[in-house]
Amino acid sequence: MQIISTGNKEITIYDIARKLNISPATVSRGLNDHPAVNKETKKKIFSMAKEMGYRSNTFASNLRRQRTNTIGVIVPRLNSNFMSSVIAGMEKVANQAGYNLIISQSLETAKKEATNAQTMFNSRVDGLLVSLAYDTDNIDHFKDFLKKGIPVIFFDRVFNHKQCTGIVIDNIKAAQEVTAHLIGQGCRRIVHITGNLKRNVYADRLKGYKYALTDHNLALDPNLILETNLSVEAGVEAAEKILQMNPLPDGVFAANDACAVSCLQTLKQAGIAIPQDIAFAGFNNDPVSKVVEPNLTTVDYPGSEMGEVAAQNLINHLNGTANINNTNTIILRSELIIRESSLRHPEHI
Amino acid sequence: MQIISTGNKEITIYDIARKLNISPATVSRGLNDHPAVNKETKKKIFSMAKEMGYRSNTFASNLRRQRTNTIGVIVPRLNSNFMSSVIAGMEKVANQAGYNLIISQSLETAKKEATNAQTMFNSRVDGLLVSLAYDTDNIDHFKDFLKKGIPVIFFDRVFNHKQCTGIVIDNIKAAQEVTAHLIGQGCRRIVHITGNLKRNVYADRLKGYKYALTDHNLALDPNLILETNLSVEAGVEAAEKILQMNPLPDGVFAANDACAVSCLQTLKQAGIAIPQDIAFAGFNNDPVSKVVEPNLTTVDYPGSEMGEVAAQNLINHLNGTANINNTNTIILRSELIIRESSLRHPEHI
DNA sequence: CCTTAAATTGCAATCGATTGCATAAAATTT
DNA sequence: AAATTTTATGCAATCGATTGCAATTTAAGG
Repeated sequence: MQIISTGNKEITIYDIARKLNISPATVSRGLNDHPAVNKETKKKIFSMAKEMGYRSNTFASNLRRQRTNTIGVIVPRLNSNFMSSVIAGMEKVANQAGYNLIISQSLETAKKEATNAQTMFNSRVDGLLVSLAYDTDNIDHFKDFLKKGIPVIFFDRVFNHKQCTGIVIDNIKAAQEVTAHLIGQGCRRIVHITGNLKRNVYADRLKGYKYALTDHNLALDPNLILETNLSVEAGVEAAEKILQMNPLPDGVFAANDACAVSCLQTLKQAGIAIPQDIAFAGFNNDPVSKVVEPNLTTVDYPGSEMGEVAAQNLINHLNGTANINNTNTIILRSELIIRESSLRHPEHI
Repeated sequence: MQIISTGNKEITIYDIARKLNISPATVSRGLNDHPAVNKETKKKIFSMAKEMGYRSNTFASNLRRQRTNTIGVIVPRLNSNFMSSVIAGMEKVANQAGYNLIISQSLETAKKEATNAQTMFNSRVDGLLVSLAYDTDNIDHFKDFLKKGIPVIFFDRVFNHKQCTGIVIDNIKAAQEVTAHLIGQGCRRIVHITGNLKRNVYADRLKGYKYALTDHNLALDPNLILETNLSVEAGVEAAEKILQMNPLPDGVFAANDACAVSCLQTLKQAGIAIPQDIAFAGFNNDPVSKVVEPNLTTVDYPGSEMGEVAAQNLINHLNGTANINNTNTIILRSELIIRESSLRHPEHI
């Protein structure tokens, strides 16, 4: 009969080796499923490890291997349905592959993004997954990574750089569809509320908006394009500007839902009928889009999948299974979701 | 003139020691601001470290020190304003103290919570910050931590355990205030939509509801208490049940905003006037509470502060500055926010 | 039965920082 | 000036896993 101590001492491969009368080297190789270890020996090692409650010491391993099995994630904010799905997707893939995630928020500022990047660099993450802050206008703060060959993958809010892969949806096409839909509902003067045009997502959505106008032979009126920070407050301000317009526009397409909703509500309070006077569309399929009255037409895109793809590509690269340097951009599907805020002719759905 | 290599080799304390002609031991102590190192020597060490682009190797340090400077965080979901504020607060404190955060979502299931806890255990986090999943009914999955003396601090959704500190708001009092407010608005038959009563937050809010009834000499009608999972769908179902009630209730107090909002909207669609027929209140001050019409009365509570307090207490404990085993519960303030959904007599605010 | 190849296992150095103990140097006290 | 403190620094072991190379054992081939 064997008594296994439940004391505080951690079990190491040396302990296992001693019990089994073999060398620590073999134990190490056995636990890592090295081909040069006899199958029987492996079995013994595994069962003894289990019996003794062994857990690998990541630090010793990291120190020796010179890698951390840790992935850094920097996002603008966590407080959206989209972002939490992204993280969930990353977590799923990372956990399966034995990686940990270190997550931080830039709170939409380039400065904190840089600080966070530095922290992650010092923590020696094996790779970085980044969605850029609102006002980031260069990626110098990732130079340290690139110089060292540490992979940086952008998702959603990407930066075009030959050394960095980006994972996105086709924002141009999605915005083009939204705008075309509004036009199909009879809109002719459509306001577009956009964000910082440094960010691909907003620049592309603006492009899509313009292309759709062109497609339908509508003239582009620069006064109808409002560049804002897309906050709730910005939506209110946009509404005030819209109310000053003469003639009033007959459609609004905002680059995110939060802003669309506050704008919509402000206009509604001012007596504008939605969608009869002004039809509305947003972007992101945020939960509020289903609460506002009328419910908001929007674009849904796959957060969880985006997270999974980003993490999987990074991990494959780290494991040498695939090389992301060959991949510049990965595009995921998105979907237009039509709701009452844009439906002037319900029979035409 | 000195040429500093920008090559790929990491600088170690040995490199610094060699350049300065002192021992690595002194460099190590110098970098850690050890009192036994001469001030001048320290200066030299720091400036040389900077010049050479030294960054400490956490793994070597962790391996030797037997701690990770990493804190594990397990939350039900990240996708709420509240939770992302909590995380931001934790991050702020942790970064300042040189700790990293490993964050994971239980997605409201006890099973994933247990898996995550195991992963964190294997990653040897120095401590754990946890807000419990919806259906967790014991904390056996944290036993490993407690056995080893690794501190576990709960926040918001806590578990009463002598070895674990909890950080909460006074849910009883807050719910009591909400209910009293509804009563003050003339409500006499108030439905309370609650969640899993295993969770302190919901059990306490129910208590507060009951106490307020008692305070105002109102009888408790068990039929008015609906135990749900507080999801959006649950709100719709609750509304359907409410519509079956005879007589109709004249108030609804839901234990979270998401559920309150969907219930409110469903009732509204059924022709019920809010707040005239039924006054409404929720909990959490989620952004949707400001979007729904009428705006929802709710309880605001300080996410960022809760995160900061949780992290600070954990870190103080780890650093030996304070011992959380002496502290059982920390209570933060919360605030009733009155909006139109419960205001029958606007002049009485 | 001997030689060669293949399959296993072990030796020992290594990753980089930390720290108890010893030592050396400087300051202070008798 | 000698003895005692105080202040700084170094030595060397340690944390636990990994891995190139060597050694041993076993299997295969002649």
